[in-house]
Amino acid sequence: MSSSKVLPRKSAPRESYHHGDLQAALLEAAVNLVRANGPDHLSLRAVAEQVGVSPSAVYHYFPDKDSLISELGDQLFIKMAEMQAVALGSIPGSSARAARMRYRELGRTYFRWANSEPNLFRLMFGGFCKIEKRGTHESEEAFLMLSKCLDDLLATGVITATMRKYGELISWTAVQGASTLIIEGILPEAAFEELLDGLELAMRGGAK
Amino acid sequence: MSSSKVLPRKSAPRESYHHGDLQAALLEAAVNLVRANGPDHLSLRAVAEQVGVSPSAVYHYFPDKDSLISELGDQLFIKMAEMQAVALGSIPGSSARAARMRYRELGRTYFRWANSEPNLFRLMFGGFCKIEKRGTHESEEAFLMLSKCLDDLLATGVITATMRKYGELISWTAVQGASTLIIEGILPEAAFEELLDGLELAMRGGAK
DNA sequence: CCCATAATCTGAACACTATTCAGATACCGA
DNA sequence: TCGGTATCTGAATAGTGTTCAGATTATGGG
Repeated sequence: MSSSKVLPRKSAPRESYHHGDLQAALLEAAVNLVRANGPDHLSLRAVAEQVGVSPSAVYHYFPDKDSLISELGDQLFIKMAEMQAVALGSIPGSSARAARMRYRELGRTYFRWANSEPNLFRLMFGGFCKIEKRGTHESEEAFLMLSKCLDDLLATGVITATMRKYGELISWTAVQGASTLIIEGILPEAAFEELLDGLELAMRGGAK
Repeated sequence: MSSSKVLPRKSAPRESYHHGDLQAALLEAAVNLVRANGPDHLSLRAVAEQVGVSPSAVYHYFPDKDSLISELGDQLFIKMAEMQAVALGSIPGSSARAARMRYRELGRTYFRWANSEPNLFRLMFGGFCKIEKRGTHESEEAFLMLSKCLDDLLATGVITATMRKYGELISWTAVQGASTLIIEGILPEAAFEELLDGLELAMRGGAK
């Protein structure tokens, strides 16, 4: 089953024998197929056909299918970190209010990504890509943004020093878990904003 | 690649033509294969061969491969809920100390399951099983255990009424997220106990 | 400019997969 | 004992990942 939506071929049969930038084209086709059909149900042949190239051509750029998927995962981690950075940049200012908005928006960006592209989120965190260098690197970048955000909250007196210590850990894991539980249909979508309320309250030491 | 460990055949070629309880045998074989090779990389034929039966026999019990996987997911949710119940039952008493131990043990059971069987955890929460009736039912059961646990914490004065309101949401999502992030190698294993410390602190309103 | 060399891609093949279905087999009730 | 039925097999179809010899095209040195 799995409905296996068929995407229209990307472009007419190319004119030149060589493709130009086949690696990038393959990754882009792959991300579209994963988006539509899920990280399982990805077919190498379908990727090749999308690009208009023979299946074996893929093996000049990736040793095997799992490597393509893994590389795709790395790209997604980078894109996600970029979105986080953009979200932070869109809320300047050093007031307590601005710091709180940044905190919430950071979480929302994480969740919005998961919720709008569940299959890509599953690819990232479903054991498909072996995170060894790049993945962890981008994760550390995201971690640092969150740290800075929490520093601001501490500086403006929104959260307590005691809770600051656990800020990254609790925030990150909760947002990650909520994203999973919501896209898998176990928690309702509305649970996310409620979670943000609870997190903020927890961070400020339970005071109103 | 994917190493695709081959498990030894479960039993010698059976004596009787009919199998007895093929459905259960198939699910058991499948869970072992998923455990070893991951939810993707599961082969129907391998499942059938493990049981010593023809590939087509599977289709008398499951309409297709995805249905088998989905059914498997349901079973895992049940087993997980059972483990939670056992964990709770192993710590009786109505003291604050007992209530705190139950809270932590509930989280540890969740994480221990994920960490000891990452591929089964991925199957449960990686979009492989369409959770429609049973899955959500078992999730609600787990939710109720957590609720009771939090009620005890509130009754014994360990946590504040304000935070009690967000207890299930924060605890569940954080434990879920930590499990994912740790088994995917993004957070170190030690992060889990630290998270429990942070959660307890958060629940009690940030007081030491 | 031309040619050799290297990079790139194809075609066909192999072993494997899910899925279907006509038919063989074994059980069970009458 | 017999007929019917649930159960399982065998073979076939279509699609998969992967390999490799060879065809095609780009590139740099004469």
